Amino acid sequence: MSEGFPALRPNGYRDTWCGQVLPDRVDSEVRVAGWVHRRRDHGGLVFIDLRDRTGLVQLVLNPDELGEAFKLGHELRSEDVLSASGSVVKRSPETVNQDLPTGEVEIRVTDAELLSDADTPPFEIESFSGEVSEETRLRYRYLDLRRDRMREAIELRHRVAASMREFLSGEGFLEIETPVLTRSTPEGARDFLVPSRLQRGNFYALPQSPQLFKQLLMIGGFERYFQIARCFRDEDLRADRQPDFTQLDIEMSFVDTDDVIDLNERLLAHVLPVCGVDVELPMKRLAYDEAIDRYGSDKPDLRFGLELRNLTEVFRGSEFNAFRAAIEGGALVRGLNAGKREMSRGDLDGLVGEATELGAKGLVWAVVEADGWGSPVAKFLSADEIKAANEALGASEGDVVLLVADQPLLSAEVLGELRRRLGERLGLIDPEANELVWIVDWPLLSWAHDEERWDPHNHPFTSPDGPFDPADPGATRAKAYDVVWNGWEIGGGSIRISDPKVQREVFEVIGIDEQQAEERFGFLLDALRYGAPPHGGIAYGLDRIVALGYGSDSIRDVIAFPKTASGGDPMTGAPAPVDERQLRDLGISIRGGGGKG
RNA sequence: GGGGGCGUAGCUCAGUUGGUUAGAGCGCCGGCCUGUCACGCCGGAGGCCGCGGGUUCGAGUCCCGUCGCUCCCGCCA
Repeated sequence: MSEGFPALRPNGYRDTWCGQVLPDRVDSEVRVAGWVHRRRDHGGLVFIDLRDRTGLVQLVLNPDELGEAFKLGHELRSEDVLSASGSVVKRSPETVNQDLPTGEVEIRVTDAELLSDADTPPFEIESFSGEVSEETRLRYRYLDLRRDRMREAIELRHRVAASMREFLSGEGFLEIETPVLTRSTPEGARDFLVPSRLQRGNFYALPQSPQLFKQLLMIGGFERYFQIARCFRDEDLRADRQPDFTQLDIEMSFVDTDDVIDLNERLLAHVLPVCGVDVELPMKRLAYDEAIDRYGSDKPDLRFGLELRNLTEVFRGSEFNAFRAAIEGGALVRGLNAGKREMSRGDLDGLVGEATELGAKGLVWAVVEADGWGSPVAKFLSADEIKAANEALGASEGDVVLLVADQPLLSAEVLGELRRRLGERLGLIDPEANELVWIVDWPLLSWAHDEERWDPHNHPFTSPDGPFDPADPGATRAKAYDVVWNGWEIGGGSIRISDPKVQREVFEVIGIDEQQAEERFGFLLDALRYGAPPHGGIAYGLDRIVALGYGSDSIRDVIAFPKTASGGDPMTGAPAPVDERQLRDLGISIRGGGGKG
């Protein structure tokens, strides 16, 4: 671990990393510095585990060597900062610590200086009596970061980012920064706004992504751009969502879908081994429609089966009114075979509750028996239907099957979410497994039911695949692609529209009229007229990649200073009220008091 | 905005049917200890039971409200 660290320039604090005090240093004099990790005070002899970023080394403080200075040994406490020098000696065989890389040696201290006297920390840095609550960890994040688990996560994050830069630089990409104070970008999320003092009443928006700027960089002739970019979205948080987060943003010119995919497969094959994950090339590809039909998700976890089946034809015209009527109303009946499971009536009814919470009108469960189904609705179903359903689901006696009849997308998504949960609960996921897949052939537009209009499925600069037919917008596919890793969307991108005529058509269909388009994206439409190369790219969620690579459930574990679920930082107290005067300068007044007291 | 879980010592938690003085482990403080390494032994301190209100003779425990953390839905690629 410590071999990767450069030799230190000796100074008054130290000349050697703690982790480098290995047997090859025996008989040499060293000076080390770090934090008092643990103290074992034997009265006449004090042992200190001294910790720096490279690891631990044992110091031995002996009155025979130290004389008057020995009393420091009794006064040292956890997390005091210490500089100590002495000779490296081999430990006698019975005192070797096998658990420590430096455990064969120790430093006989001849001189020690307390550099900083630490208060008792609010929690033990490496605790053996339970996990410290995340709120406490975040309030004292600088202490939390001293823990192995956090330090390793941040180190991994660095190595992942470094390997991205290394690969892309080698492929001729330039890292170019784009503004953080900019104007609203149309990614669909709510913007963070920054009021302008110089132009009172106007606002900057923080970028949700560098989307427009990277397209302009292509028009600017850079051809290959990337950036590890901070992005901002003012939406509710999740374990995998923070209001500010980091993307690896990539864009390239004179390319089509397969060019971008090829480059990115090689990128992933270069980067993921840093996390101990090997990528098999070429990666799998799954069309969006197939992902929905088979997994009920546009980010399917392929580490386990439990695939969905379409049973609509089995139940068309069924005596079972709930199915027949639904099908007549355009619904699909989808099913999944959960296999032979020990599930109680309560478990099964619980699934019904989950399905309705997810928005389905209901869920039919059945346990396959020799002569039919054990199910609350069995009496409404014919033997032929049950037989055909069993066949379609590959179900045999003892299997638990789940069926949902609902609108095509909803029935898939509800069953897909149940599939995901069952995969987790039933332990069907090999924790060592990794499944990467491209999701391709996305719809260009999707129908927003509540607003009764077409919305871009991705963003409005995504290129249609083939001629765009304004008369049948729903049928048009997009040149878009997502990368999904173990059920997490880690990246997504598209070929962009480089023809201003097509761009205007798309704006029109999604209800952005000429004037609005001019107002919001006029600069892009202008730029497209001055010789825009065909271009496209992708953006990855760096936080998600590192979290997955590190085996964390939450991206907070791989961000040095993350926000809590309510968007606050318990350490700094952000967000916080501001001075009346700051508001006055900005011409802003707060209605109804505001603040949090 | 909605739903679930949690909130008791510095940390992690226990606390029975509402009943006397709220406990444990770790940490902390003091003492002893020259081969420990999650050191050991002896002693000790430490509590607004998140906050506010209510029910009750009596509330950590029940009820209402509120705040914080967390997971999920909505939202968000």
